[in-house]
Amino acid sequence: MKVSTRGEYGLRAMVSLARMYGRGPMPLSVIAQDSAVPVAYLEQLMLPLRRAGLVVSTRGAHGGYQLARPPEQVKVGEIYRVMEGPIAPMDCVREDADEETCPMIDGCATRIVWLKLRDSIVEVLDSTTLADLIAQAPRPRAEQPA
Amino acid sequence: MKVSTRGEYGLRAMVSLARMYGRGPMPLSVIAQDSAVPVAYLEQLMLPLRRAGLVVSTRGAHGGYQLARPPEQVKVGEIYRVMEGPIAPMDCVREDADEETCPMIDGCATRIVWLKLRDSIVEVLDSTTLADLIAQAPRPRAEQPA
DNA sequence: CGAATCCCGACCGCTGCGGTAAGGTAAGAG
DNA sequence: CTCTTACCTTACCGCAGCGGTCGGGATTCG
Repeated sequence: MKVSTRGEYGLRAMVSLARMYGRGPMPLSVIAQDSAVPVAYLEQLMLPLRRAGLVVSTRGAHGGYQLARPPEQVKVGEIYRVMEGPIAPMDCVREDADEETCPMIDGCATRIVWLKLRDSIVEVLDSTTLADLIAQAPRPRAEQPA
Repeated sequence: MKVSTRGEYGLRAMVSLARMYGRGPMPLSVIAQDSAVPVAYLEQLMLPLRRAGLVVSTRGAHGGYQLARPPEQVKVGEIYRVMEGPIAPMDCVREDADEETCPMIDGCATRIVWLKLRDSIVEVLDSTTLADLIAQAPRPRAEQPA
């Protein structure tokens, strides 16, 4: 029950983009440095985020990435699903699949708790936006004013 | 963010034992059949459960395993922690470790959501007992009466 | 043109999951 | 007392997926 670095790094990168929102496209190298993710790896992570329409990319010189929507309109759950797949602590309680993915005996007494768990996770992730995170962050990067 | 089969099978086995509670020790073979877990693998899973004091074993002929406590007093969270380790969707929000396991830059804006997530998971798992599961189970095994 | 930058697929070591195998040890049956 | 049952323990092993790296191609700005 760990979130992989895909989810961790993906969210960090999106938080970076949220802080820079409105300043035009930011190159990978800048995002990588700000979010402390290896640039070569981050490049891979941006691909699914772009395909999912969460970020838009600009190619060529002075290109880069930026959020497709303002930070208030991007739920953490969206990013999570793109990076980690459908939210499900167990296959038999997948979000997408139908109810009866559980061909189990024993009346699936255990399924009850996995369902509650999934709903609980969904609630947390979908009720938080990028704007919430940058607003509540303890220190917004401790940058010296010029 | 998947629960491994250790957690899944471990909980299933404990539910089986909860149903048989009060009938004395049940041999591995019976538990394995009832919970649909390979007996050789289940044997490995019982070891940590015994060491954690959740089950007691009786050796020799007519031996087996039984719950150490009545099902109402066994929280799913206890079983989970034994099988899967401390509850933490991310290392920086481990239950055991101190607050400052997060030597991260960017003020850890993301940590907020992982903390909320962890607390939410803990709440679900610790507020459910084995007795709850067998009480709410859709069908208690569909056994024909003799 | 050429430099910056995104785009994309191939590759690769490592860890941990999921499970098997085999032998050792304790305790009750007869 | 010995045989059988059943738990106890360690060792092993294939495999998938994580966590990256590398190299080359396409696109746009100056």
